[in-house]
Amino acid sequence: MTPREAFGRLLRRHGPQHWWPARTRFEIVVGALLMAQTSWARVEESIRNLRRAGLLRLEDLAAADLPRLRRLVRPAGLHRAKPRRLREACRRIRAAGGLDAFLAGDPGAARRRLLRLEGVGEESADSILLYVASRPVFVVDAYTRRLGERLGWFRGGTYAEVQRWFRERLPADARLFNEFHALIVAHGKRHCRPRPRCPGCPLLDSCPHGQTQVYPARDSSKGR
DNA sequence: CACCAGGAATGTA
DNA sequence: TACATTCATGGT
Repeated sequence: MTPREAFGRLLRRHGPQHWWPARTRFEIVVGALLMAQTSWARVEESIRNLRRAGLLRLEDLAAADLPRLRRLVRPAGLHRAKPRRLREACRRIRAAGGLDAFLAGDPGAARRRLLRLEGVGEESADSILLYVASRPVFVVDAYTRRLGERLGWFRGGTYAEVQRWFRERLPADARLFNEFHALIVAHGKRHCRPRPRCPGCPLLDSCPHGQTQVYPARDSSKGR
Protein backbone atom coordinates (compact mmCIF):
# COMPACT_ATOMS: atom_id res chain seq x y z
CA MET A 1 0.00 0.00 0.00
CA THR A 2 1.30 3.41 -0.90
CA PRO A 3 1.28 6.31 1.54
CA ARG A 4 -1.30 8.03 -0.64
CA GLU A 5 -3.61 5.04 -0.38
CA ALA A 6 -3.13 4.88 3.37
CA PHE A 7 -3.88 8.57 3.64
CA GLY A 8 -7.11 8.15 1.70
CA ARG A 9 -8.23 5.32 3.92
CA LEU A 10 -7.35 7.15 7.09
CA LEU A 11 -9.19 10.23 5.92
CA ARG A 12 -12.28 8.24 5.03
CA ARG A 13 -12.15 6.39 8.29
CA HIS A 14 -11.48 9.25 10.70
CA GLY A 15 -12.40 12.39 8.83
CA PRO A 16 -10.52 15.72 8.81
CA GLN A 17 -8.75 16.33 12.10
CA HIS A 18 -8.30 20.13 12.00
CA TRP A 19 -4.90 19.99 13.64
CA TRP A 20 -3.10 21.28 15.67
CA PRO A 21 -5.69 21.34 18.46
CA ALA A 22 -5.08 24.81 19.91
CA ARG A 23 -6.71 28.21 20.00
CA THR A 24 -3.70 30.19 18.90
CA ARG A 25 -0.39 29.65 17.18
CA PHE A 26 1.43 30.44 20.37
CA GLU A 27 -0.52 27.69 22.11
CA ILE A 28 0.86 25.24 19.58
CA VAL A 29 4.37 26.17 20.61
CA VAL A 30 3.50 25.77 24.28
CA GLY A 31 1.90 22.42 23.57
CA ALA A 32 4.91 21.21 21.63
CA LEU A 33 7.21 22.17 24.49
CA LEU A 34 5.09 20.38 27.08
CA MET A 35 4.30 17.34 24.98
CA ALA A 36 7.41 15.22 25.32
CA GLN A 37 6.68 11.84 26.82
CA THR A 38 3.31 12.63 28.30
CA SER A 39 -0.25 12.24 27.08
CA TRP A 40 -2.07 14.98 25.22
CA ALA A 41 -4.70 15.14 27.95
CA ARG A 42 -1.97 16.21 30.40
CA VAL A 43 -0.78 18.90 27.99
CA GLU A 44 -4.33 20.20 27.61
CA GLU A 45 -4.76 20.28 31.34
CA SER A 46 -1.54 22.24 31.74
CA ILE A 47 -2.56 24.69 29.03
CA ARG A 48 -5.93 25.17 30.69
CA ASN A 49 -4.12 25.96 33.92
CA LEU A 50 -1.96 28.51 32.16
CA ARG A 51 -4.98 30.11 30.53
CA ARG A 52 -6.92 30.31 33.76
CA ALA A 53 -3.90 31.95 35.34
CA GLY A 54 -3.81 34.48 32.51
CA LEU A 55 -0.31 33.40 31.49
CA LEU A 56 -0.99 32.04 28.05
CA ARG A 57 0.87 34.72 26.16
CA LEU A 58 4.47 35.06 25.11
CA GLU A 59 5.20 38.08 27.29
CA ASP A 60 3.52 36.64 30.36
CA LEU A 61 5.18 33.26 30.17
CA ALA A 62 8.53 34.91 29.55
CA ALA A 63 8.10 36.85 32.79
CA ALA A 64 6.40 34.21 34.93
CA ASP A 65 8.08 33.08 38.09
CA LEU A 66 9.24 29.51 38.08
CA PRO A 67 7.50 28.08 41.15
CA ARG A 68 4.16 29.27 39.85
CA LEU A 69 4.85 27.93 36.38
CA ARG A 70 5.93 24.64 37.88
CA ARG A 71 2.65 24.32 39.70
CA LEU A 72 0.56 25.11 36.63
CA VAL A 73 2.23 22.72 34.21
CA ARG A 74 2.81 19.99 36.73
CA PRO A 75 0.40 17.56 35.03
CA ALA A 76 2.78 17.42 32.06
CA GLY A 77 5.50 15.87 34.21
CA LEU A 78 9.26 16.45 34.03
CA HIS A 79 8.80 19.37 36.39
CA ARG A 80 12.49 20.08 36.71
CA ALA A 81 12.88 20.65 33.00
CA LYS A 82 9.69 21.70 31.28
CA PRO A 83 8.77 24.86 33.23
CA ARG A 84 12.24 26.31 32.92
CA ARG A 85 12.52 25.37 29.26
CA LEU A 86 9.13 26.80 28.51
CA ARG A 87 9.99 30.15 30.05
CA GLU A 88 13.42 30.22 28.46
CA ALA A 89 12.00 29.45 25.03
CA CYS A 90 9.52 32.30 25.41
CA ARG A 91 12.30 34.66 26.36
CA ARG A 92 14.33 33.75 23.31
CA ILE A 93 11.37 34.00 20.99
CA ARG A 94 10.56 37.37 22.46
CA ALA A 95 14.18 38.47 22.06
CA ALA A 96 13.97 37.53 18.39
CA GLY A 97 11.05 39.88 17.96
CA GLY A 98 8.14 37.49 18.43
CA LEU A 99 6.96 34.21 17.00
CA ASP A 100 6.74 35.30 13.38
CA ALA A 101 10.20 36.77 13.45
CA PHE A 102 11.57 33.67 15.15
CA LEU A 103 10.14 31.43 12.44
CA ALA A 104 11.03 33.73 9.56
CA GLY A 105 13.60 32.96 6.91
CA ASP A 106 14.08 29.74 5.02
CA PRO A 107 12.77 26.62 6.75
CA GLY A 108 16.25 25.25 7.35
CA ALA A 109 17.30 28.33 9.26
CA ALA A 110 14.08 28.41 11.25
CA ARG A 111 14.51 24.73 12.07
CA ARG A 112 18.03 25.26 13.39
CA ARG A 113 16.76 28.17 15.47
CA LEU A 114 14.08 25.93 16.97
CA LEU A 115 16.53 23.12 17.66
CA ARG A 116 18.69 25.47 19.70
CA LEU A 117 15.85 25.84 22.17
CA GLU A 118 16.31 23.46 25.05
CA GLY A 119 13.49 20.97 25.01
CA VAL A 120 12.89 21.22 21.28
CA GLY A 121 14.07 18.22 19.30
CA GLU A 122 13.39 17.22 15.74
CA GLU A 123 9.76 16.30 16.13
CA SER A 124 8.85 19.40 18.10
CA ALA A 125 10.74 21.63 15.67
CA ASP A 126 9.00 20.09 12.69
CA SER A 127 5.61 20.22 14.37
CA ILE A 128 6.05 23.94 14.91
CA LEU A 129 7.28 24.45 11.35
CA LEU A 130 4.28 22.57 9.97
CA TYR A 131 1.49 23.62 12.28
CA VAL A 132 2.59 27.14 13.11
CA ALA A 133 4.57 28.23 10.06
CA SER A 134 2.70 26.07 7.51
CA ARG A 135 5.93 24.72 6.06
CA PRO A 136 5.69 21.46 4.10
CA VAL A 137 7.63 19.41 6.67
CA PHE A 138 6.62 15.84 7.40
CA VAL A 139 6.44 15.19 11.15
CA VAL A 140 7.71 11.84 12.39
CA ASP A 141 6.47 10.64 15.76
CA ALA A 142 6.06 7.30 17.51
CA TYR A 143 2.76 6.61 15.78
CA THR A 144 4.26 7.37 12.40
CA ARG A 145 6.98 4.82 13.00
CA ARG A 146 4.59 2.17 14.21
CA LEU A 147 2.23 2.58 11.31
CA GLY A 148 5.06 2.57 8.78
CA GLU A 149 6.69 -0.47 10.34
CA ARG A 150 3.46 -2.41 10.60
CA LEU A 151 2.67 -1.67 6.99
CA GLY A 152 6.13 -2.87 6.04
CA TRP A 153 7.12 0.52 4.68
CA PHE A 154 10.38 0.65 6.60
CA ARG A 155 12.00 -0.83 9.65
CA GLY A 156 13.75 1.32 12.20
CA GLY A 157 15.80 4.17 10.84
CA THR A 158 16.74 7.58 12.12
CA TYR A 159 14.29 10.47 12.26
CA ALA A 160 15.77 11.93 9.08
CA GLU A 161 15.54 8.60 7.26
CA VAL A 162 11.88 8.04 8.08
CA GLN A 163 11.10 11.62 7.18
CA ARG A 164 12.87 11.23 3.86
CA TRP A 165 10.89 8.06 3.14
CA PHE A 166 7.68 10.04 3.22
CA ARG A 167 9.07 13.11 1.50
CA GLU A 168 10.22 11.06 -1.47
CA ARG A 169 6.75 9.58 -1.91
CA LEU A 170 4.50 12.56 -1.36
CA PRO A 171 4.16 16.02 -2.86
CA ALA A 172 5.61 18.75 -0.64
CA ASP A 173 2.21 20.00 0.43
CA ALA A 174 1.81 21.49 3.89
CA ARG A 175 -1.92 20.77 3.92
CA LEU A 176 -1.34 17.13 3.07
CA PHE A 177 1.42 16.75 5.67
CA ASN A 178 -0.76 18.46 8.24
CA GLU A 179 -3.71 16.16 7.72
CA PHE A 180 -1.64 13.02 7.27
CA HIS A 181 0.20 13.39 10.55
CA ALA A 182 -2.98 14.28 12.38
CA LEU A 183 -4.67 11.20 10.99
CA ILE A 184 -1.76 8.96 11.87
CA VAL A 185 -2.02 10.10 15.47
CA ALA A 186 -5.81 9.85 15.61
CA HIS A 187 -5.60 6.37 14.18
CA GLY A 188 -2.61 5.42 16.28
CA LYS A 189 -4.22 6.35 19.56
CA ARG A 190 -6.78 3.64 18.91
CA HIS A 191 -4.93 1.05 16.90
CA CYS A 192 -1.18 1.51 16.97
CA ARG A 193 -0.26 0.71 20.54
CA PRO A 194 3.34 -0.37 21.18
CA ARG A 195 2.33 -3.98 21.51
CA PRO A 196 -0.44 -4.72 19.09
CA ARG A 197 -3.26 -5.59 21.45
CA CYS A 198 -5.75 -5.19 18.70
CA PRO A 199 -6.41 -8.66 17.25
CA GLY A 200 -9.98 -7.71 16.62
CA CYS A 201 -9.14 -4.39 15.01
CA PRO A 202 -12.45 -3.12 13.65
CA LEU A 203 -10.79 -1.57 10.64
CA LEU A 204 -9.78 -4.73 8.86
CA ASP A 205 -10.63 -3.72 5.36
CA SER A 206 -11.19 -0.06 5.73
CA CYS A 207 -7.90 0.95 7.29
CA PRO A 208 -4.20 0.28 6.83
CA HIS A 209 -3.87 -1.57 10.08
CA GLY A 210 -5.85 -4.48 8.76
CA GLN A 211 -3.38 -4.98 5.93
CA THR A 212 -0.45 -5.71 8.17
CA GLN A 213 1.07 -8.73 9.64
CA VAL A 214 1.77 -8.83 13.33
CA TYR A 215 4.53 -6.63 14.48
CA PRO A 216 7.12 -8.72 16.38
CA ALA A 217 7.17 -8.07 20.11
CA ARG A 218 10.09 -6.15 21.43
CA ASP A 219 12.89 -7.96 23.20
CA SER A 220 11.77 -7.76 26.82
CA SER A 221 15.21 -8.74 28.11
CA LYS A 222 16.71 -5.33 27.46
CA GLY A 223 13.79 -3.03 28.01
CA ARG A 224 12.70 -1.29 31.20
C1' DC B 1 1.95 -4.32 39.56
C1' DA B 2 3.88 -3.33 34.74
C1' DC B 3 3.51 -0.52 31.06
C1' DC B 4 2.65 3.63 28.59
C1' DA B 5 2.25 8.66 26.72
C1' DG B 6 2.00 12.68 19.68
C1' DG B 7 10.40 13.12 23.12
C1' DA B 8 14.66 15.16 24.30
C1' DA B 9 19.06 15.50 26.75
C1' DT B 10 22.84 13.14 28.19
C1' DG B 11 26.23 9.64 28.43
C1' DT B 12 28.85 5.84 26.33
C1' DA B 13 31.57 3.39 22.80
C1' DT C 1 26.98 7.69 14.35
C1' DA C 2 24.17 4.47 17.15
C1' DC C 3 22.06 3.02 21.17
C1' DA C 4 20.93 3.09 26.25
C1' DT C 5 19.40 5.61 30.22
C1' DT C 6 16.95 9.14 32.59
C1' DC C 7 13.31 12.17 33.26
C1' DA C 8 8.13 12.53 36.27
C1' DT C 9 3.21 12.76 36.09
C1' DG C 10 -1.17 10.32 35.72
C1' DG C 11 -3.84 6.61 33.10
C1' DT C 12 -4.82 1.77 31.90
